[in-house]
Amino acid sequence: MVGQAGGKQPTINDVAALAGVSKKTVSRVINRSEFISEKTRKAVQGAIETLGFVPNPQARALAFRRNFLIALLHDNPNAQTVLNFQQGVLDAIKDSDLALLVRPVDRGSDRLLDDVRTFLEKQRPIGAMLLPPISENDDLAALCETLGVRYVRVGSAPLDDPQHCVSSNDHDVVKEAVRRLVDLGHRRIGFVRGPEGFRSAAEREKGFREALADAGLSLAEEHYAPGNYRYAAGVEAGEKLLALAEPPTAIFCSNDEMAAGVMSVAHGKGIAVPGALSIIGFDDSPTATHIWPALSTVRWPIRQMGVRAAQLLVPDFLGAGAKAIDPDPAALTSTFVERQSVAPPGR
Amino acid sequence: MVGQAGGKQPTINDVAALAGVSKKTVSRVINRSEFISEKTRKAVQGAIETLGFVPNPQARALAFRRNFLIALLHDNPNAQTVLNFQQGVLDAIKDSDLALLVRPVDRGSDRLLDDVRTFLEKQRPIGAMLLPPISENDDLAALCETLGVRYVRVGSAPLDDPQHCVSSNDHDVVKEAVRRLVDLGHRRIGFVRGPEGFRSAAEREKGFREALADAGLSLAEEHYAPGNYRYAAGVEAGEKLLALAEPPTAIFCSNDEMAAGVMSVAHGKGIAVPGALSIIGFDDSPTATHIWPALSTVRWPIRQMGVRAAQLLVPDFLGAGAKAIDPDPAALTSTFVERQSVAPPGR
DNA sequence: TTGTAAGCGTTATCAT
DNA sequence: ATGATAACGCTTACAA
Repeated sequence: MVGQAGGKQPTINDVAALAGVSKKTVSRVINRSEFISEKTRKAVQGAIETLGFVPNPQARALAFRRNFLIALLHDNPNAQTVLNFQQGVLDAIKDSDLALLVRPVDRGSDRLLDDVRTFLEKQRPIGAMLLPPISENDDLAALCETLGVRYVRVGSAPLDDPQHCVSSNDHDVVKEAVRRLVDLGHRRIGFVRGPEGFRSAAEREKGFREALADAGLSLAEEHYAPGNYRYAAGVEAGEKLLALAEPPTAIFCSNDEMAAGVMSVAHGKGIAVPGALSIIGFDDSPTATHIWPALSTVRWPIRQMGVRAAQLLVPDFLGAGAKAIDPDPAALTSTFVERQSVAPPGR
Repeated sequence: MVGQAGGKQPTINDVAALAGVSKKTVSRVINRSEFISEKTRKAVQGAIETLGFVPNPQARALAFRRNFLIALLHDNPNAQTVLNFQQGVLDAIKDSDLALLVRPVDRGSDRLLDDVRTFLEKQRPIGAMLLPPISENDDLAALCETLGVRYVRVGSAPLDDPQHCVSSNDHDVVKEAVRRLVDLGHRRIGFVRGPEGFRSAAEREKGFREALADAGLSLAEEHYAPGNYRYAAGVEAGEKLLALAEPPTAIFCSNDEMAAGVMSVAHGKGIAVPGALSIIGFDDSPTATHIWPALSTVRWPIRQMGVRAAQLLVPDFLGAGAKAIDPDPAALTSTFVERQSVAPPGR
């Protein structure tokens, strides 16, 4: 309440003096100890409020040997994803004493593990969140375990025990999206893959192939294009697939950025979208709605996943409000979003 | 070097014992005190290395009354901008002991100041970086000053003393971009504005109007559209401007997202871009290259600005490497990037 | 140039 | 249920 501009912040000693108790008792109130009488708790609470006392996190960190921080470790090509996830985490920890430390890492570096180790040993966060693709690195998870840092891994499929993992259902939802193409009458459906070594890329491909198989179709070799989640790869894929004598009438791209690349090629060649070519992406990134025609895609509930990750990581630190957010598991499900880039074939 | 998995980390006492000096001497070495003989420094350094000693940041924070953190405060609608800036900051602090704390705030909240105050008092970062639009809030800067937290403000124009400010030259570069349209022969040039109350929006409008004035033109009332940096505003603006009896032959949009909206409307109406309509955006966001045709825009050196912000904020904490990055002021200049969305009028 | 003693603001231990 | 005292690991002030 007070917080004099220049003046000193009140300390636990001030509170103890005012409440007429020992500092340890104040500490107990702060840390919600059970062994304390309701009466003294009230007295201490009162003193805390009149003084406007806020426990010093640095001192607590020293005594606890742990900082009240959550670390977000990522090496993510998609800024929007990282920031949306951040936002979800922040939604969840808003009313807690936690803060968010961001740490981009280089998954290509051979010192990745050492870097992360040093970082965690120094900062000593309560826990760490691992975003894909580094979430797929088992050594990283083991390292957290070793260092006594809680962790949660975010992925396109279950990567770990349920309590260490927030995962989306990429496989199922891609299947649904492709089934929609089949239902519209498409038979020649192209596929643009994500990068090798990414679990998400593998999951999406699996869903794609299963949808085709379910419809009695299969992916023609010539309708397959490799990719790396970048726009340029989409352009390359588009140039390959749309130059065929019998080009696909629909193309599923493993993310929106590559879908935008394919769409550019279509525009350039005068191929009408969706009249002559349907396109589906994945991510529901800003790009999906910014391009024309608007892209059908898969919406990945990344912000909700951030909330869930925080709930999993630090349930004991969150306020009641944060615990209540998103009790619905359906909110964590990816969904297919149909927009103007999809239509029946050969219209 | 050591870092036994379960074992204790070595402390300053261990180093002192091994080196045969007092802990204060070790402290002096850590903190690069001048008053120390080369001989003992070497000895201490040796002990530090053989033990693999890393000073405990929590303890230092307590003693220093300051955390070795930089806070990034933002309320930014553009994820890419925030993340690119983050990246720049991280480039700069990579070899230092600093870490980056991210704090989104709500500029609409009437508790903004209190929230930030609480945050800064708790976390006690060395310094804070304010991204636009909250960087334009003088009270926030004053608050940092009061709390003894260094600060740097990032903006579209100088917002503060040079040592507290990293700014881009929005005004000049917009002028250049619009001049390019004039040079191509455009006379009816539309303008889509950014949100009221944003300095960047004002700067861009100023540059736009000056470019027209320099060419002896002026902005017709009907060629002006308000906006808010969102796609939907671009759509609205496009629908207004392109429905005119004499529509503009070129439209300058105050950011890429709105430019994408205008472009969608053009596509929908069958207006060829750039054949019948040239469009320019601002930001060089991913959207600029993902849409078709690729958008001419202004590239804002946001990552470099992150580096510069860090250099300004904590020069005394950066390694030699970080200080050397980007000595070229030209690297901090926004530039006009011409892509396919611009051509002579009425082709 | 180096060392000693006293914090920094909190929690842990072990009494009572 | 509460309190005295010693950590936690480092820095500052003041001596030497």
